[in-house]
Amino acid sequence: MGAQVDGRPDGEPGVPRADSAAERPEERVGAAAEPMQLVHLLRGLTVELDLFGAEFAGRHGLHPTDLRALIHLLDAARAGTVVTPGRLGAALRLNSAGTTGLVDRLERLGLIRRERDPGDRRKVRLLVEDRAMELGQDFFGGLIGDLVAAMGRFDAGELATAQRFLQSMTAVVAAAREE
Amino acid sequence: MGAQVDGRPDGEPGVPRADSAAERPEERVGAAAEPMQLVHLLRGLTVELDLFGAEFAGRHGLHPTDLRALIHLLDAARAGTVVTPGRLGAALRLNSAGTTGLVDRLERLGLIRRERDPGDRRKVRLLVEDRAMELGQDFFGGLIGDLVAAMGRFDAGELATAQRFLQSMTAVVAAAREE
DNA sequence: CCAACAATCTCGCTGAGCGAGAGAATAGTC
DNA sequence: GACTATTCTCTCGCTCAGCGAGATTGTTGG
Repeated sequence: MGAQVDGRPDGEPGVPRADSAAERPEERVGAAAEPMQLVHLLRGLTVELDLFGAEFAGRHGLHPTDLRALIHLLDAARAGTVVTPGRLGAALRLNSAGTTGLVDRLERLGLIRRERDPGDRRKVRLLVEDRAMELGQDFFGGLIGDLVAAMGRFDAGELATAQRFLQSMTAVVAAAREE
Repeated sequence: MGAQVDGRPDGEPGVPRADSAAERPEERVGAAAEPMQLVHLLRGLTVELDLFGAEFAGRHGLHPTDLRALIHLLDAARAGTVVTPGRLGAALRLNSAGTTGLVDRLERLGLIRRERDPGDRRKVRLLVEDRAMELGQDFFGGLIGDLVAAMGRFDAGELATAQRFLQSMTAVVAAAREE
């Protein structure tokens, strides 16, 4: 689904193409990576990943928000950081009422457990249950295996380039969100 | 999902990683980009793009679904294909009731217009208003400009590699959704 | 001890999206 | 031609995620 992103007549970003070489498709056969094509590819990829997540969530009786929360919780668990409802809500851009609802839901599903923080008893720690780990494994496991396998068809230099590219794009999007 | 750019969502359950060595500006030579790092980069990028979209939507009184619908409609408009409520709903995975609600909303916002299909009078054509184009431009315009500018720091060969990489990853995710 | 602040939760509400099904138009069959 | 099946959209009633406002409980600094 979806390929084009801008509502314009023809793939013109709102900016003069600063890019020189990549613009002449006729030269360099096979290496004609149009910037706009790449933009659309990026978007297409995120759409696919989004849909993948949404479908997984639906299959397991979760809402998209629940899945995002699960991801956040698993990340934090691996990093060894403590997650409280406040932090979780901030990460997902929910207000406190919505966050309480979310946490209730996850607890009811047996994915997490609430535990009062002994140090500051206003706080609540969200502890991930094994069941959540398994769910995360189900979700990512297969896909990650496939992704990594597909990466095997690129050599080290190419992967390094891809990495730099993705880092660069991520930074741009993150920066754009700041304003 | 590491809402905050800092918070490095790191790692997947049960997958080993060996970070450190992952630092390498110039490619070639042994140092391979860690596949897992790339997986996380991909995920991080989609998270950023998602948040970017959600924040834009909120700022304009739209719901995430509305924005997705808008993108789909603009894509179709550019491609010259006709969009009906049925097609739109299928693309966004909404049932017919939800789709009607969505279309009502978009119409109320002045972004689209309903028009009976003269050929098959059961169908309704969704026509994009100029206002929607402008909104799309607002949304993507700046970001696309920034992305393209950032791509200017890569040479043609690198962009070609990035393109192949993204195509490959997209194919994997799309395939995973099939099962 | 008493404000001021912080973290979470409760209450009431709005509205997106669902299931079921009602119309309305078309396509196929006798 | 009527008769049934199918397709497309919309209506109705409902559930529940998430919001705003504020209550509750815990902490901290004067």
